[in-house]
Amino acid sequence: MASDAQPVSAKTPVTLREVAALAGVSVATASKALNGQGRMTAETRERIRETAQRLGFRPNSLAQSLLRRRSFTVGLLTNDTYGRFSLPVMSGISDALVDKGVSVFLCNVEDDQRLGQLHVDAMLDKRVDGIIATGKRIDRHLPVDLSNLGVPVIYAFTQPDPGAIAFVSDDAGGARLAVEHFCRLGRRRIAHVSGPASFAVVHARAQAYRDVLTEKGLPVMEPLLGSWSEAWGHEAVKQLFDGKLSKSRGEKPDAVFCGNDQIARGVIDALRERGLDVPDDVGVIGFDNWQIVAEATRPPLTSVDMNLAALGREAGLTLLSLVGGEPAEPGIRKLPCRLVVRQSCGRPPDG
Amino acid sequence: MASDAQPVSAKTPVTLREVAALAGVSVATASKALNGQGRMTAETRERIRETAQRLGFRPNSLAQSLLRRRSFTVGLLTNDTYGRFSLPVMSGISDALVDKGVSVFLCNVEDDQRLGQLHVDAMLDKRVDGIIATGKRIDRHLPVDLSNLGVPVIYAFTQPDPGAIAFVSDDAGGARLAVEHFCRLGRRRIAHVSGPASFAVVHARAQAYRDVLTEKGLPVMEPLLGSWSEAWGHEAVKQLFDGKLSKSRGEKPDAVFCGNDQIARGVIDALRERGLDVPDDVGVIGFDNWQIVAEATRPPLTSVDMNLAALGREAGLTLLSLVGGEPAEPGIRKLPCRLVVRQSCGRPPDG
DNA sequence: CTTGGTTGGGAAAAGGTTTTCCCTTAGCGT
DNA sequence: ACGCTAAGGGAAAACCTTTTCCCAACCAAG
Repeated sequence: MASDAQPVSAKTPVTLREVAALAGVSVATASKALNGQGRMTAETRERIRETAQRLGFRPNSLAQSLLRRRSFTVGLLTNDTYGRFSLPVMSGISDALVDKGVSVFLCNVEDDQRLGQLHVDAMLDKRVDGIIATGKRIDRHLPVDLSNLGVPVIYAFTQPDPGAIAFVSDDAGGARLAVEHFCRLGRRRIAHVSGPASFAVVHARAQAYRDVLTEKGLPVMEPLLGSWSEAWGHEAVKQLFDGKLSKSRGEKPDAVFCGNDQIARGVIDALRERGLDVPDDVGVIGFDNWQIVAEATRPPLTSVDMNLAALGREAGLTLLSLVGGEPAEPGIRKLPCRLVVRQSCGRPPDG
Repeated sequence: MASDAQPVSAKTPVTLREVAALAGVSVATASKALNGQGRMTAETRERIRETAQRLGFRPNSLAQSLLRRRSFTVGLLTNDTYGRFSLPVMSGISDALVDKGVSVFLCNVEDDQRLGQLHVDAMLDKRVDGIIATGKRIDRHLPVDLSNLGVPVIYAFTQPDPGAIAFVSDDAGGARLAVEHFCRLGRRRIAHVSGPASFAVVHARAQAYRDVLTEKGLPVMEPLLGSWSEAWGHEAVKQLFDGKLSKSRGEKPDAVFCGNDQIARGVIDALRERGLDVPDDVGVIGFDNWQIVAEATRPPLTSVDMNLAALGREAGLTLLSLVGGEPAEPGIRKLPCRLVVRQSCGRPPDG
């Protein structure tokens, strides 16, 4: 009498019709019994439930979707093959949705128009309830037009169409976090080394950097823009500590706020090579909190985390509410970053 | 007469019934016209086609799936949140399948039983045609039981159930590639620094390392096992070049084959710090070909690439043939690695 | 003029579930 | 005994497409 026995894994799925037949009722009654609808004796309901359980009945989602015009499926478009940024976003989305019974189609479109159209068509054919677009850059479009597809669209960490809903990280806020942290620790000459000027985030972060220093009455050094690489971190240290930049002012930086963790890694290595101690002589903060890099630097790197998984969760939940018919304001929502403190900044002067 | 006009993007998808009505035929005829089935005048067929085109008709996949008992959908299970290994596999799978009209459900199960079951149930309910399991380690199971689910299952880069079909990288072959490359370049004292002994691949690669050296009649140094980190790379260099290990033999290594790129990075940095030139004094080869690391080392790192995207493609195509009813031998298929040559090994002695 | 074949197209079932509406029966009051 | 209500359950339509089978009309041959 193993009522909790594993239902035998059917080679061919068992249908409601079979359950109904075995329980001696019609499919209509069976359906109502299992969904808690309709009126029937508690006894009948229980018998049907038990039969379904015993047979391992699971309703065919396709049939349900067809009827309800709702597939409990969303499409996730990304062009980030490498996935450093979109993967956390994606797993945040997936986690938020799986609990609601919603599955996610993974659509990697690279930067290929044809591939993008292919995926969008496939998703639409499969009647996804909505689409989330994500990418590797906040300021670049995916190679597809998602406007007026007939399903709700949410943008996460990628450039939205005008009038759409988008979630992005608050880069300016993140930069403030970093610079203010330096200020609290008593650093006075804070430099900023970042990526290429072609990235919107570079300007957002640089402006926040300037703003904070101005507010605090500290000297603003012109941000050094280069590439997102370690090599540029090395080079930037050379410019900061050799060049006329510092000569003319007579003082060297005691802190460097870097545009990403790779630059920070290069900066830290370059500083050590010239005999400067991190954090005693110079504090360093990175951006992205790319764990594997941040923890491999010596000392481990304090870095700004964009909370991408949380961003993905928000995006997923918002899409769901849109699918549910609830209205939502179009616009760009900036989600706060957080500072992950490790050992590259030192402690406050006194403690 | 814009015959190539964009079909107006319908808020509510247009059905075959509407196409048929507008073309003045029955749905049966309309269906046959669009699918190239049945008999009718070329004129009728064309009229229907044109009507469908004009209305932007796209068949409802859910209805098709219900009828055909085939959803053109597969589930992709992974426990690799960070995605360094599974992301290439995943995008290989996705690329291989999108051209066949098959979409992929992304299911991130972490190492959580409950989450795994949730995803598997959802996939089964949605009548996936098959499942691909992938992970971050070849020698670890996902936290779910995929045996006898009623749909074909393929394992890619994760530990398979017995009797299943699996694709994994040929780690031994990859290691041979690296060591033989060193031999060809005239290196004589080749060391091996790898990860923890708890990883199966560590042993596979170490054994291949020993085999090649034995074949060539070169001295075999006992592999140094540690962690997968840069720090361990540093430490290993200390052991190799300071310890009694080398003292007792009187000679230092002129090549180091590393178990992954992070170790290699640590080794290269440590060598440079002790004034040894890479590649002139010591050649270094890594494993994984993690581009962002391999290209950030100075000099850029030669590394073994596991061809994970290709592995994903193979897995996807094999799953499809299984779904199509073609038989396939159970067992583990090892796919070859390839050596990506950069500058950390130098050139052959003479050219 | 009948027979047989061909051609163009339609009716209906199938796939699995949900939901609306209806029917039967029992219980109750008078 | 009659009428009414409520309870328990079923029939059928709906979702959308594909496919099998069938019908009507037309033509040619006998």
